[in-house]
Amino acid sequence: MSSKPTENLREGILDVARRLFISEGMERVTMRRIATELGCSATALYRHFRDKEELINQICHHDFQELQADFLAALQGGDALKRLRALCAAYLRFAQRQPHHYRLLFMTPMSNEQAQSLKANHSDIHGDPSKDGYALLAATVKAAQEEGLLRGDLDAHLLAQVLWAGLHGGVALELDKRNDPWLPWRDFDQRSALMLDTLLAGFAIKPHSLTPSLPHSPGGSR
Amino acid sequence: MSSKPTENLREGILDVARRLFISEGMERVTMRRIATELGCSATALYRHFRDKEELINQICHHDFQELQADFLAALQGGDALKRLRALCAAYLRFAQRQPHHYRLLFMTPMSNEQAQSLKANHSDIHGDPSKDGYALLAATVKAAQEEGLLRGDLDAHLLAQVLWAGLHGGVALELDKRNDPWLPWRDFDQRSALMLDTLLAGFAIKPHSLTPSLPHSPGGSR
DNA sequence: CGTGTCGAGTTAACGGCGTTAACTAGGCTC
DNA sequence: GAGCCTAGTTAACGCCGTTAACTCGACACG
Repeated sequence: MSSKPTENLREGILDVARRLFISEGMERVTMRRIATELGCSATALYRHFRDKEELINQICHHDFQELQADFLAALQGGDALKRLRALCAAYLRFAQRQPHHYRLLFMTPMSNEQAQSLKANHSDIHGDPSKDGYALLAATVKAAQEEGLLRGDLDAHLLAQVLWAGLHGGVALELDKRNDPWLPWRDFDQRSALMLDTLLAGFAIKPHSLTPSLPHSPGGSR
Repeated sequence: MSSKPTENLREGILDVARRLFISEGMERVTMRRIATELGCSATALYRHFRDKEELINQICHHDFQELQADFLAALQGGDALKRLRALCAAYLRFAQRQPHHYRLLFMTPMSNEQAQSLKANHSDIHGDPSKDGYALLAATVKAAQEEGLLRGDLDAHLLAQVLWAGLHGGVALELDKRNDPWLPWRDFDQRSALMLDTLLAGFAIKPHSLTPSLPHSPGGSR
């Protein structure tokens, strides 16, 4: 009944659920709908996932790894500061292109048990910069410090977290308040570029090494 | 049946709903529960509010004005840059003390129609720095520019929005990912202080006018 | 070859949600 | 006193995530 003969229902569920989550947002997609789209009963999903939250988390985990490929691809060449900029730009690009997907990955709180089991089940990935996005960010910050491009007197994790928070804040306000006519929003790219430039300049050894990575003019970033 | 004799049910609903929203988070509080707590039937709520979203928005609107009093009280004295810092500090203090309330006010997307009617019904408040939190932020930024304390070559709204985004990003990650053991979080106060210092220093005329408001040293800030 | 187990699916149903429909009691005007 | 509006009621609808109880086919083993 579905497009593929459902050799493995589990994969089918993941694919359909991901597609719906990305295009409509996680909370608007019901288990029953996923099942209907697949041509099976709703309860069949519970043979493969304990509940909706586990399904969501499995998708998140998978997609974090896909996103990681994006990040690694953006990181080719340049000094550590250039790579850090490229990493941030890739992050912002993802947010802009896949808002619902961004929300799913970065704005969905996990229950404590889910978070703990996720960490426990993937201790091989956790902390490995080639597989763990946050570890990649922290490692790039650290590399920039060691190359003398960022202040070495501050903890790399602290810098990484503030940088991430800056980017995330711009994205989160965009996603939640974009359509609020109360607020006179400036262009998202412009805000993101100023945020990135300001934070990196502030973290740099010499406060004048500001080189904009994203055009302040409209038109996107490729 | 309730604590107060419900002279005006509408006010009772708002009070009970606010209390529950703040202590447990908006999505965990049901209309039925609010009604039970009040000693009336669930459908009575719909005499006073079109739906749950309108109830939420009325509470938000009211509480934005209470928060505004906090902001104004924090702004006594000092130059515009000091007042800007104090405003940001008050914002962060609110986030830290009332996480569910912060989520309600700043992380709850409004439907388009709700947002539009809210703006239309309160055109007297909108844009008035003494009543509108965002307007207060923007006006303080602008004052700092006019006092020669922040770069005047950038749009005040752009600066205000990037500043807000920086603060919000730190708070949002804290609220959503605080308990995620995957991430080696540094202290919230430390992150917030570095964010604030870096952004304000970057927005300042001379890049060296950084005067930390909170200690950067490890170990937290109290 | 029969049989028994087991896994992957089914249908039916539960409890809870936001919300609506239909009704009712009380107070107001004329 | 008649009619009407207001603020409440009870009952119910249609959804949701999820569970219980079942069916049915594949496969192991005597």
